[in-house]
Amino acid sequence: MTPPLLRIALPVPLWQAFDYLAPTEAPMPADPVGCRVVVPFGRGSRVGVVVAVDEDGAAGSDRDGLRQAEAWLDRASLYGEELWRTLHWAQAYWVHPLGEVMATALPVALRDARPAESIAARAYARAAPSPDGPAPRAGTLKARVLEALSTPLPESDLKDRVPGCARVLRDLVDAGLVDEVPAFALPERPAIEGPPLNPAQREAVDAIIAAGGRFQPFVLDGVTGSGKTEVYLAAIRHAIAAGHQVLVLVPEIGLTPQAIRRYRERLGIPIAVLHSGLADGERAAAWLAAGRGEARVVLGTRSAILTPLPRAGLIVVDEEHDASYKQQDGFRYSARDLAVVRARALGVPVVLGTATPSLETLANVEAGRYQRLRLPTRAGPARRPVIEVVDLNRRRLVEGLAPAVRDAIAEHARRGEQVLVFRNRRGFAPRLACHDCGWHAECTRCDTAMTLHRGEGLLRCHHCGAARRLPRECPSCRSAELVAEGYGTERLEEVLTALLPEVPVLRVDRDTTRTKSAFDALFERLEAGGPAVLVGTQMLAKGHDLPNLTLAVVVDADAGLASPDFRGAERLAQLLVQVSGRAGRGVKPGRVLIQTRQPEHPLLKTLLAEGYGGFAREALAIRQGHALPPFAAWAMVRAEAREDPAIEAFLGRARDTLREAPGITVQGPLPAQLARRAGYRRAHLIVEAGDRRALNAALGSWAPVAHAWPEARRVRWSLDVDPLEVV
DNA sequence: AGCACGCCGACT
DNA sequence: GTCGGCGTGCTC
Repeated sequence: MTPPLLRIALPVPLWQAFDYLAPTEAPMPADPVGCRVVVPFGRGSRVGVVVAVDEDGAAGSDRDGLRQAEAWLDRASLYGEELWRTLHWAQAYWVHPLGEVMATALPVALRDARPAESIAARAYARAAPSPDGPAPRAGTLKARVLEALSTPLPESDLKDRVPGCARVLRDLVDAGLVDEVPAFALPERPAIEGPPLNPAQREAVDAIIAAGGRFQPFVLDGVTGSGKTEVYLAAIRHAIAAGHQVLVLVPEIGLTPQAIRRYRERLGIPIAVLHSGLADGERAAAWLAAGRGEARVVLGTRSAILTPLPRAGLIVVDEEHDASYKQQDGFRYSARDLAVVRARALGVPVVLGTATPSLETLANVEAGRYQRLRLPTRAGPARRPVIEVVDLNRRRLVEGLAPAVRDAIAEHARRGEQVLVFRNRRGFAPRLACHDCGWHAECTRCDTAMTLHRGEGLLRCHHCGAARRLPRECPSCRSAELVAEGYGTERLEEVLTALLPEVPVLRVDRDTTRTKSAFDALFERLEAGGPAVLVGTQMLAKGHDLPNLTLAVVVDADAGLASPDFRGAERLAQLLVQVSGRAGRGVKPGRVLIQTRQPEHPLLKTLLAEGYGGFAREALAIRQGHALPPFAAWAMVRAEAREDPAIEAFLGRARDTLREAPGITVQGPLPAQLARRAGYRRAHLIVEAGDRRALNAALGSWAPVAHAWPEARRVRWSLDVDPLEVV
């Protein structure tokens, strides 16, 4: 008897599956499709996933020279039927090799030849009854562990609360003071009641509940501070009470300890949190627990959408417009879009929440595919902030700030309130120039100016990470007069410290908050109130609720207004609204000042006069008029190489072949915005189709062929379907 | 992607 | 005379 033949997807960027003879050591699982197997590949071995089985070779397949798979890792598919089907859809939609898609969905620990049974999530609880004996001295690590375990905790939480407790924990377990229990089987705690829902929130919750058991996308369109999370929580409680699983996606920076705590306390059941700080084993344990239906609430960032959910009842995507939902390398999927596809496959409602819906989502609302639920007012006492545009033309700026803006910052801070100063550039100054000859410092490997980091005494390239010492004199004319041009967060911090010596000025950017814990500690301090000026980048724009913050300043709106990307306006409008949403979330009214040299810019005028909704309506009409996404389907073919001719050869051939596909137009090759990065030249094609299916079909049959071209081997190339940035 | 093989420059 | 550069080709 010959062993059955297995078609296996391997985690390699190859547009093909590989055939093997099934292992003979162990019996084949009843349904091997979706099971992991170890196979010899090249001179080593890999873990692949079975995508098809040919029991008796009836297909006339040629078995000569086939190698035999080494071992089964699973007795049943880890993916589950729905996720398996959805991943096939996803590989065809985002046009990526199936083996890599299947591997991306698995948690890292399961991409190796580890049996799933060897992975278990642990939790800890105080032993009951507690053995006699002297209690550990107060303040010791042991005492702190016992104190933290006043309620049972998953291992990862305990380690967050009592850092460095691993050793002590083992001792406590050995001494019988602490019990190890399986996570997700922890006892339920009474859920803490939230504030009563206002009528708009109630109506939204009722609509979501009414859709229970069938597919329906909702857009929860709520101004910042309107209490979207309360709507999620009420809908989630309803779903879990009915015995269903719920998946909640949040943007990368939204998964703070405060946010996690809120879900834990308000739901009263163990939550599987999937974040980047987790150990591989813990992550895999949470993923597997979800796949068995044990973890009832899964909370995580982008990749959490790739979790199996056999008992799903609801999917929530918070801040659906957030760019971090799109993966920017490898398998370039959009977790938000995949959430809708999965909800359809699972037959459950999906809630896309945001104060600033993406134009893609709005187009779906207009087309009647998504149902809009509005939360028009801020919950509680807070009112909309007053937004003013500050014209920088013909004003004498002092250190990058208009006098009126300086005065306002000082006034609010001296009243004991908090001020947010937003500037999307870290470092001291974006340029270092010679006053005498006009030279300025450029990166040797990228087409860009280097940023001055004065505190470190360095010039840094924000694109490739290169750093070099600050020159004392101009390398071109030897003049000693080198001037810092423009303002980054580091410089604004210095300027504002000088302006307000008596008020703490805190900088929040990647340079000051390298660790997540530093960031969280800072926000806990700010939540307590007290005057402060916060200077920072994007990191400051969203999520945090600071009731004593009454003034938000946008230092430079012009960079965003000048964006060459067709999505630039949308991004800037979302950013301005999100930054504005930080101001006036408590009892005191909020004020927002936007500095610009283009106060008459239509985007700003519309945004101020009609709010985000008005802006979005206009922007959507423009997109429609120009047949831009979401009214056309776009993809990009990107390529980079040391030399231009290699890129030209590949993209030229790519353009010529793609143009032959029906319904497809191609622009390019176009040089990338940053035409040289880290020593590589970069360019791309824009592939357009009026019909989404034409695009997928054209790219799907093109990519495997292009992969085999000799031109393709001389470049690094990638496909990006529904790209967020097209420059 | 890895990982071989393979044919030309600066080192013990 | 060798170590090693990365071009080219293959992986059931």
